[in-house]
Amino acid sequence: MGRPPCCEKTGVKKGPWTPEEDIILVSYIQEHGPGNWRNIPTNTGLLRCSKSCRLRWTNYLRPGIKRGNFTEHEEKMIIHLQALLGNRWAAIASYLPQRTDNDIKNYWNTHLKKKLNKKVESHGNDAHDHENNHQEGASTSSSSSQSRISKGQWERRLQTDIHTAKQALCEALSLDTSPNKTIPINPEEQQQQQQPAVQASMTYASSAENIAKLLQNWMKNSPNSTSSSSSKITQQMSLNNNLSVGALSSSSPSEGTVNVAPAQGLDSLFSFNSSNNSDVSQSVSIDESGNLISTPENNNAGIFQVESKPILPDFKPESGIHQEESKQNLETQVPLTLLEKWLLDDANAQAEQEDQLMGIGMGMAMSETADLF
DNA sequence: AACTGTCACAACCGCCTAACG
DNA sequence: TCGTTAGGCGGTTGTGACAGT
Repeated sequence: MGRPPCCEKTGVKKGPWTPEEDIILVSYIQEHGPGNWRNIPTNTGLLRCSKSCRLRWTNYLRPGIKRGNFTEHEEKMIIHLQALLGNRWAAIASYLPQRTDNDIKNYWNTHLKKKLNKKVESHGNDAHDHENNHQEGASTSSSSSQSRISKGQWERRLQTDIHTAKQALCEALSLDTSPNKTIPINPEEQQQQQQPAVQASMTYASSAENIAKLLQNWMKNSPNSTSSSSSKITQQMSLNNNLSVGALSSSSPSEGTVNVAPAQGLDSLFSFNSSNNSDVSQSVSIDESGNLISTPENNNAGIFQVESKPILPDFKPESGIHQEESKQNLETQVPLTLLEKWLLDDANAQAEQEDQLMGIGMGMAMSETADLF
């Protein structure tokens, strides 16, 4: 007998989340903070499994998430980190604070794995070995080669592997090669360096942005259902004091309302006012390509307004993924932190050895992936 | 226009682990 | 110490969008 399911299977809704559900979930979490996932379905009336709520929040709704369009920088980091850590997506995601493990995992499976395979095949190498290496992580890449080489060779190889791993990690962690920049000791510090203090005040706005994107896509996809759903949203939001929704109607655009007609939908303006900590408010508009243009402004005349209440529980981005992944981070961060310190100490000496090491370590999948990209 | 194959990604499933009584 | 369970993680599936025929 397996473990009992996390929730009753009967009466639990499955499939894609609707904007209404998203808003209900976000407003609840805004009030109570993330956690206690089991209580969320009963307290909110959502017909969703607690797991589903947690997943929806961590992967799509929480603040600070960047979606789509992986940069070359991020690609490299993922490749390097995957080679080092294997398929430990949560650990990898902790080094890409704006990305979720699910997102990285999907991107790896759909893009990077194929890309690597193609490169490997074009290099005429044994694709099977590489597949195994990438499936099972860096530890396997060493052990698989161990079986084919003598002990003396293995010792040399091990040294090479260590140095190459260091090189790869160093590269992965310092892709922003600003000379004055030091490698942050942990992902949170890294994030703080990357994102200045203003972000704290933008956290809920950021979450609202995510909803806005979802809403926008949803409206584009199902214009017929928009008006009824919008009224539902308004009803739901008016029930909840934490989020106040302004006009959500199809009246004059000049009055700052959401245009629900398909032809006008792309001109829709969403404005989010985050009133906690600062007066920073953010106007989010969608251009004709469907991209969100985000500009700070004080204009409250508008639109689809999501106003957070002054006291926000635990809503910093780092309290999202990093807090939730604290266990994972403790597990992975400690050795990586040591590695990072090690790298810092050894950075200068390593630079002199790089050429030599990279030459020796060509047999490794990791160094090959580094070469390939 | 209709059909088929492929791709991308959101969501689910099941296992594992830590916390708690 | 043991049993239970919430939360977390990685693997897998389902499905809509798109391209090719």
